[in-house]
Amino acid sequence: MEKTLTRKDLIFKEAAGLFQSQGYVGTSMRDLATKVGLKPSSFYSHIKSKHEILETICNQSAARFLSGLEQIKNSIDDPFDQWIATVDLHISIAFENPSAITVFNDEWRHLEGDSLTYFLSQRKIYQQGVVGVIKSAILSGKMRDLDPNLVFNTMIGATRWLHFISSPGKASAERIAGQVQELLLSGLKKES
Amino acid sequence: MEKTLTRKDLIFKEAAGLFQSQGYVGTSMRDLATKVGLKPSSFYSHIKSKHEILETICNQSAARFLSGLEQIKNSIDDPFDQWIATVDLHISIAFENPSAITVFNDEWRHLEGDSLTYFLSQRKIYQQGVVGVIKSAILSGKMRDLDPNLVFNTMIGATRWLHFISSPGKASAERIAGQVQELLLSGLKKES
DNA sequence: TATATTTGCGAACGATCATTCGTAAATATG
DNA sequence: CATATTTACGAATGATCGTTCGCAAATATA
Repeated sequence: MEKTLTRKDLIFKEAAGLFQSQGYVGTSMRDLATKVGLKPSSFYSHIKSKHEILETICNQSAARFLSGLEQIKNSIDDPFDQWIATVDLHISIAFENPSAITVFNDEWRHLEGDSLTYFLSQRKIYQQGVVGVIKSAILSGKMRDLDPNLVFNTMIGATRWLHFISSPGKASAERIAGQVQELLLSGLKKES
Repeated sequence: MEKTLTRKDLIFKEAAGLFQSQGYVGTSMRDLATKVGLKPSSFYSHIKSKHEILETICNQSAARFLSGLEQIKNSIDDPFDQWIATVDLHISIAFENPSAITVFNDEWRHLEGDSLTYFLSQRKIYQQGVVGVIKSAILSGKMRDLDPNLVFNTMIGATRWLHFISSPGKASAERIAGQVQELLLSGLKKES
């Protein structure tokens, strides 16, 4: 048994926060050192490079989305309900892990070589998974017949600003989640 | 009469493209010099600093949104139709000026001091303007009663991925625009 | 043509970047 | 307690950053 948060994990956590507010390139190892309470040179007993930090955070985020989707597929049968749960997944990840969301959305572009290739493959797998859910929901007759990739991207974008909300109370978070779901499901037009 | 594109404008244009793909911090003056066909030191006959480039691009984008909104308010009476036109505004800006969109959405965070203050004030004015449209549309009874700022942010996000589409044909762009509008207006649920 | 202004460039500046290395303190292991 | 391993640090390295400066070429002005 160890401390639940190893120093390595602390580095990743603080880095995610800094990458969110300043961007990967805009965050220096000195910034991170100050945040963690170490000198810059001390990092290299724990990690290999700055790139490794970005890589780890990106992969953790990708895994979070993929495992969430797997769980949805395993526990819910109706494809339209799977879709609703997927939107909820994005909303709750945005609230529970805001900095990782930003890195997952934006900062992965600074990955290079194999890290980039792997991340993009994971991302593609995830998108194809969600698109599969959307296609099934359309076939089931419960979802409007729109381009599945367009639906995917629009949903991603529509839930993408939530992580800006600093720390919503639980009630507030649920109210927001409910309204976003309603907007995506029923649209803005009254009495359609 | 001069050339329609001054060297200064060319610098801003190429910079916007680089800022989009590499980020502001990730783009060096040497990168930009290569793109424009100058040596790094030659920039400073035309511009004051790298910051000035970002500032100019951000302000141009803000002005583009604000003037678009003004025109909508002046030419359309019904608030719900104003809302639809606003969404169209975002979609068409995303297609017509993709790199400026990214800078407007993401890179403004690297502004500093007065530039940042001014940009945020312009952005706030714009948001308040659109929120006003939304409130009126709700009052008119044609729009569902959701939190106006939530509607604003969700729309911003939902149209935020469009600039990734490299160069859609006009037909394709209109098809995409139509589907995004339909999704936002009528939602995903069939027979609501 | 003579002169003034704009534009471009090579070289260099100080600052900051991620990272390495030798070494010392701290900690774990026997 | 003695030894081995992990962790932290100060100093330095080479690279790259935005920017400045003096000077030449190009261009506009007269």
